[in-house]
Amino acid sequence: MSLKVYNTLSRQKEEFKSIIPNHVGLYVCGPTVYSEPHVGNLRTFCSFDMIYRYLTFLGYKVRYVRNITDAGHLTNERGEGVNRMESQAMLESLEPMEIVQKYTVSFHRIMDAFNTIPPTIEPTATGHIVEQIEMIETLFKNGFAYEVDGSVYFDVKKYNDQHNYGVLSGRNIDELMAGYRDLDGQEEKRNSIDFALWKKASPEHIMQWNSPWGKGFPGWHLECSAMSTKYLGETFDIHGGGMDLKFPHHECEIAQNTGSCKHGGAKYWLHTNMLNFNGQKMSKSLGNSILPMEFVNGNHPLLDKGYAPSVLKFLFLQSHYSSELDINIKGLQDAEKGLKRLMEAVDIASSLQLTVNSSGKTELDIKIENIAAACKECMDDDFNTAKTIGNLFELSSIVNSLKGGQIKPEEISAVGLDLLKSTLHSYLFDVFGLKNENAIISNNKLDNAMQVLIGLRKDAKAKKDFVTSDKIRNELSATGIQLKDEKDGEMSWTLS
RNA sequence: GGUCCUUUAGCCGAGUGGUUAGGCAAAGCUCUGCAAAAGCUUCUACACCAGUUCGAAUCUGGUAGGGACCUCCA
Repeated sequence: MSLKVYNTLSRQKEEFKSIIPNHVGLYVCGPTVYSEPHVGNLRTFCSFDMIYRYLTFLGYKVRYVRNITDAGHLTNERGEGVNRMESQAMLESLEPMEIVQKYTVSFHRIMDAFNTIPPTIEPTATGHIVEQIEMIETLFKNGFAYEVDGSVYFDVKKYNDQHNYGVLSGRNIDELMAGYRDLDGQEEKRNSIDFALWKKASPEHIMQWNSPWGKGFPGWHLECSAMSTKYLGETFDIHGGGMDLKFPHHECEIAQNTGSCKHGGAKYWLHTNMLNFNGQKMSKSLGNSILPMEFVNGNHPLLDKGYAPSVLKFLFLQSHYSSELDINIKGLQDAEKGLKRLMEAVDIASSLQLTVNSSGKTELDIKIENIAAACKECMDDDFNTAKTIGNLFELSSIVNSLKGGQIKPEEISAVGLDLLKSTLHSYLFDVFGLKNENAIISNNKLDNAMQVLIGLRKDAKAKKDFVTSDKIRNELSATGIQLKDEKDGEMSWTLS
């Protein structure tokens, strides 16, 4: 079975065929770096990280471009809650690029904490003003741009005469125009649906560049068109982003690309869905907006404690990227337990000492082969991570049964055991990018100390001194270390 | 108001017209000095109304909830 993806452009699942064999061009709309990213954004970036990882897992060489939007949106009234009275002081003391730098660093820290792989190219809008101006000039040449008083607009109506504005979002321009109201400041556009390619800078706009039309800044749809074309070509494979960007942002991108080079950019458009908390959209006005790192440190009134980044990722992965996801404390707690179960299975699998069957393939081997194949089939079906995880839980049951003796060692061959281990490892770590957080904390010195305590408890148990043995177990439990008695009289420990 | 999406057990969530999703919670059993963990078993649902069909969670129509987008800006 080959990879199928849901293409927003065709509104159906399509077989994925890369334009250049074994290579994929992937563009994802990145963050605007004038505030902390939202947890909803985090879900989007984690989803595309999984997609990037899976494509790589399949053997594709992926060029993964994710932009940093750092231009055109900063005025001295923005950011840091600085009011008008202080704006002049801010102008002197705080460069817009300082805000950009601050939140770019913060964004990278978060992406790193959540174990996402950096894109192969991370271009900035301010670094591509020249390319954006060139694209506007091409649009002028092709008759889709017009200038009014230092600003340049895209002529949607004219474009729509030759092409289809609305091809992605399913809107038609007559309805759009009928639905728009006339607002102040819109009269310089020929039609209300036209969008800005270049905006004349007002005096309070700090970031501005010279252009053939005077000082200004690029329209916010333009950077993605310019940079995707520059690094991935006029046609490339996948363009991704959040559902909320479908219109107008992505629609405008297609119009800009088609208007300048007759190609619409991406072949497949993938959109991730929104994230709610306690059934509500997260927003500052509702007071339920939680930052990514607040989930990790638990420093928020709506959270009971901090959750490891992998827990939040695991919760994301248990639903489909294109479904709405509602998260709450119980969901986080459930995900924490489920993830722990899988990670323990990985640890157990790697430490299994079995005298396996050496006379050929067993029934269990075949079952493992089927589960491994099912994992790939699920991922191939538009990245169905939820169903893949279901299969991984089946593998964890096999691991536990091998350890517990419910399945005998001779029921599995070395090949089957290797496949069992490698399947768990590949999907959990390579494709999903999860981490065994407990494994990071534990180290040899701690384990040595634990072996001392385990020795004491074994002695106590041998003397039937259960008061002492329970004391050791209970007091360790209170510090977050769980002792487990194994069948053979041995003891193991985990962080709970 | 317009365009589109969505409604699945106690909770979260996958689901290709006929076959157990999975996790968490709960109950019973096995194991255990007692626990924990693990294994086995049980709880088997598809908003509502109609239609198509031998058969519908899945397809069609309607009703009712929920959501996203719909000037600029993100």
